Amino acid sequence: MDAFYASVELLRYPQLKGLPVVIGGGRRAPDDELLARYAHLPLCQIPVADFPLLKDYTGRGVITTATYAARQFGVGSAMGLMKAAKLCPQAVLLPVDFAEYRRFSRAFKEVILSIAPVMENRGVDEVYIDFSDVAGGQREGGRVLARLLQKTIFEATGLTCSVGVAPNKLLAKMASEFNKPNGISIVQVEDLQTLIWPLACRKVNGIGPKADEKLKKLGIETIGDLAAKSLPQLLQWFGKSYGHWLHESAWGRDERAVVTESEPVSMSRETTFERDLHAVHDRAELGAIFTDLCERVAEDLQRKGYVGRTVGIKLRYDDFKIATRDQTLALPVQDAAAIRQAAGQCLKRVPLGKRMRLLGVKVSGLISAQAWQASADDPVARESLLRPQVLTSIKNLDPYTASLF
DNA sequence: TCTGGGGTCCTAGGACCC
DNA sequence: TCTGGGGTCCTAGGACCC
Repeated sequence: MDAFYASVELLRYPQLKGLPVVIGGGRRAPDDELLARYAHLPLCQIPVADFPLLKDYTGRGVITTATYAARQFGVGSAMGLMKAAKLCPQAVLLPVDFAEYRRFSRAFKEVILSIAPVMENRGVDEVYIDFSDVAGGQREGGRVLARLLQKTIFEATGLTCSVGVAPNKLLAKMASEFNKPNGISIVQVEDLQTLIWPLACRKVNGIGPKADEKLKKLGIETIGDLAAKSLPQLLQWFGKSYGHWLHESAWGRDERAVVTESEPVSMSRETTFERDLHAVHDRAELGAIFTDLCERVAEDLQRKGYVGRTVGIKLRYDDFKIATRDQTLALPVQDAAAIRQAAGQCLKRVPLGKRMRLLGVKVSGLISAQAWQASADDPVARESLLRPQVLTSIKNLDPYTASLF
């Protein structure tokens, strides 16, 4: 989806169309007051001049999405709002309304499923679709179906999206970036040299800042540079697993299936404080936040129907260093008190001398709450639920080898 | 100008077992 | 006294993605 959060906001506030708008900021939502003041008016009639501006923001938030008009000023996702305010002070700043984005997420995914049922979720605003078996899917190399998807999604939601069509997920993801917003691009195997190899390595989904830096130091700037390196050379530099994967990716090869269903692995809640806190000096405040995080994780588990055996915490200190601790319990838990108890023990094992800026609570080793309760009288079933079952032999292979299965 | 929140997957070492 | 190979599970950290 194109600038997803921002586009959803523009549906509510069409008067902001064409203006630089950024979404972000979190807790200190800047527009509660605005909504209260104009409660008697439809949202679309709130005067543009009254929207909160980026330059008036003080806090620790980051941009989650910027409209294309805002991107002209060099602001973009993950940038701190205080920094963005220097680049584009006049941008309108709207708070994140995740519930609303989820509604639109569900809506556009339903549209897709009604047309092409083999769909893999990749977060709220992105999916992979395998339309090999969709009737008419091959017409004009997929362009006809891509146009149909765009049109139907737009009619149902008012939102635009960009579609990349390719023989695998790796190339489709890159293709989808070629023609944003509201674009379609088709990449075939023959296009590898002309369309893919000139791109920076960073465009490969899976090459992040660290790997990119290392590649640059080795004189590898583009995907073509990478493809020119021998496999043994890449194995030597990057190890067996990542080296293989880099080599395959540079040659446009990717055998991963489109996965239509998956179980969650962990659930967590974390929060960055408005100011750095100290375990001793701000003990009461921290304790309240900690309890709240545990309660929210417990709510999530209960709402989604999971219990979990491993409880962990995460701290981010004022120097941005992260510490985590976790503990695996004999039996899975789901309620806030049990999570708080186990997480509290984790907290005791971590250095608490430094000020911290973030605290998080996580539960992993998830098991379906239903399956767990159903096994109450069956020790054998219960035991097998506690063990991370199935396909361990394949799971333990390196990702490249595993992808061959 | 200090940098969110919610995830997944991988690595590596140590405990422990056969 | 010095030394095998499996294997699983647990823990901590880190890269990466949306």
